[in-house]
Amino acid sequence: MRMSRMFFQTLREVPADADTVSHQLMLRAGMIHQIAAGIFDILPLAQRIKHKIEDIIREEMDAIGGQEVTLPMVHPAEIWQRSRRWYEIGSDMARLKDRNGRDMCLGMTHEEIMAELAAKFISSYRQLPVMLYQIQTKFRDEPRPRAGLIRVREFTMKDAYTFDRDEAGINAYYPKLYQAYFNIFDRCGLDTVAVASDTGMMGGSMAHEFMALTGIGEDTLVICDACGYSANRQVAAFRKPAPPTEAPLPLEEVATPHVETIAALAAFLGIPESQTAKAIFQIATVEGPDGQPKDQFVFAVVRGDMELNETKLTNAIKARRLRPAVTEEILAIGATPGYGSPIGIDRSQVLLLVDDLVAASPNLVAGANREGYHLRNTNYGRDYTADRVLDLVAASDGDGCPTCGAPLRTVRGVEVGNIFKLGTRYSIAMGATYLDENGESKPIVMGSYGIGPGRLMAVLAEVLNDENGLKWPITVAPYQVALISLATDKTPEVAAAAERIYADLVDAGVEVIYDDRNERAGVKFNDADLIGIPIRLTVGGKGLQRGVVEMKLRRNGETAEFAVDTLVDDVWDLIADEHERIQARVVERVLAE
RNA sequence: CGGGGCGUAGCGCAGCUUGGUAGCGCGCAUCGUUCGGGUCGAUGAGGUCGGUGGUUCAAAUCCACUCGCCCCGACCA
Repeated sequence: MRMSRMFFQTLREVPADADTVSHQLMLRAGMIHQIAAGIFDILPLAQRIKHKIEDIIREEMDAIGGQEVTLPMVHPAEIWQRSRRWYEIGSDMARLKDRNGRDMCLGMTHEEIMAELAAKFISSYRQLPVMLYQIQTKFRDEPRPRAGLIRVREFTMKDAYTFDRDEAGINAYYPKLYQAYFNIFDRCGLDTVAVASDTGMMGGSMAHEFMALTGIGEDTLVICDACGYSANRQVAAFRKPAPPTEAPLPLEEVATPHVETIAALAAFLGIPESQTAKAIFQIATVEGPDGQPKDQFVFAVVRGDMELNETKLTNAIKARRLRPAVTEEILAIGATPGYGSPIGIDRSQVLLLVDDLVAASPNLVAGANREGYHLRNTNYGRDYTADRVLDLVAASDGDGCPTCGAPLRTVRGVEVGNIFKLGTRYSIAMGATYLDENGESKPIVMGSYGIGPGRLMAVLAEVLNDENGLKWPITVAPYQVALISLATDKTPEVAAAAERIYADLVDAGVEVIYDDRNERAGVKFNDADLIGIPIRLTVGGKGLQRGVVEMKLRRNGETAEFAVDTLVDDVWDLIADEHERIQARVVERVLAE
């Protein structure tokens, strides 16, 4: 590709709207263009990167039996109504009507469509297991797109689905996906960790997220450096500290004017936050006795120094939704915002959940449900009892690892892929069944497995860069080689040599971008660095006099000289070396269950 | 949806407080100059000042409404 013909423009200045490195650099490199919140044009340079990532994904999926398909992006409502997700999913699903007024939606995922397909084509155990996948556009009307391509509304996703006859079947398939996912990320040059995750709106029994560790991540992970335990903070277990042992003291009301936060309370009374209990008021949408959704006031109590884990709470009560209660709702159950506690409230309207550590801790300070007052020495069992006592809090830095007890560490990460054991929810809804050896009809057991190639590209940009620009690994780089001609009007022999070298490289099958523009050397070097081409070749008068072109590796700045006579072979050797380097990252991983 | 910020040329910004027919840098075009890490000079093209309504002799500027974008939170395979 001649740079003079390439559809792109690099920017010196950083567009004001971009505040993550990947967004800034991809804009500056002329790779993407935004046309609405979370909706982007992918320009030629980025398109090539995305294609390479997708090809790696294809190879790995095919290697474990995947068969590629393309499913539609516009779906009839009826299919989504059969799984009930038409009703359960809110505004994230973009809905529309066709010309006949029929309800349709834009596909945000394809479990239903895949299960429908399986229902149509799978009838015997002899056809199982099977895996189908596609690389296709999804639309999710995210409430808040952010960080360039990291979180967008329209995006490409590789979604794969396995169909097995039973749990044992998917238990055998799942580790293959686990390994394939690591292969994909490793081959793209991205470090990831797999963490156990919440199964969320997808339902299912087991799930892993593949996370790239970066400060811009929207997820918090909990990691144990000692034993390797890792989990999304939403589901992370940990060892709670032992509660102090002391005899219960008499309940005592104490005036605490204008002390409405745990921090203020601890400071006011001169006690550690761990000797307080805090009340969190939530409204959960749960299934009522009649099967209809209803709002339930949930009163959660956790120790003052700890944080409520809303995922644990949601899962514990099987809530469909959870939102903070508003002041009127809190007052209506007899509690006082800022001074709340389970003592003295109207229990008939409330589901009271108490963290197990609170229940075991004596003499905690809690609110008096009276403006300006708290209670000293509240004791679970004596002063109040809960509907349920359970683990409700989120793991934090320094908490004990659930497997080995060493201190846990929290880090931020971006989810670049996930794998799910779905179970039979969608196959039952869609009637995807098979006959076993005994002629018995059984639901197919499904798994679903996603990767966002666009997000993966953005995460690579986020992680692999320096002050001069991007640094793509050879496996995904838009071009392997940037050939820079330093010819001027006065050095046509340099131009001729560069042209010849370009032609030779192209003939040899090297992916080369040739900077034939009439620009100064600095402009060309800077653009090559910004775009992040892994291998840079410079053809200049100085080198040519000695019969060499100069090579510089973008990744580490290493330089070498290649003789013009052997250039093509030298370049191929270097490309092979770079691939070898990446391949060396691919290792066998064992799924710890 | 709650909180905050911003909409003026492709990009980055000034002008707005104190209304008077829109400017700078980069980029783009042409010419010359220079040529191994974003040369220098000249000329030029390019703007419904996000939109609508209002106030006024006069609105980028003041007022109201509205749309869009970004950030934090909520939410999220």
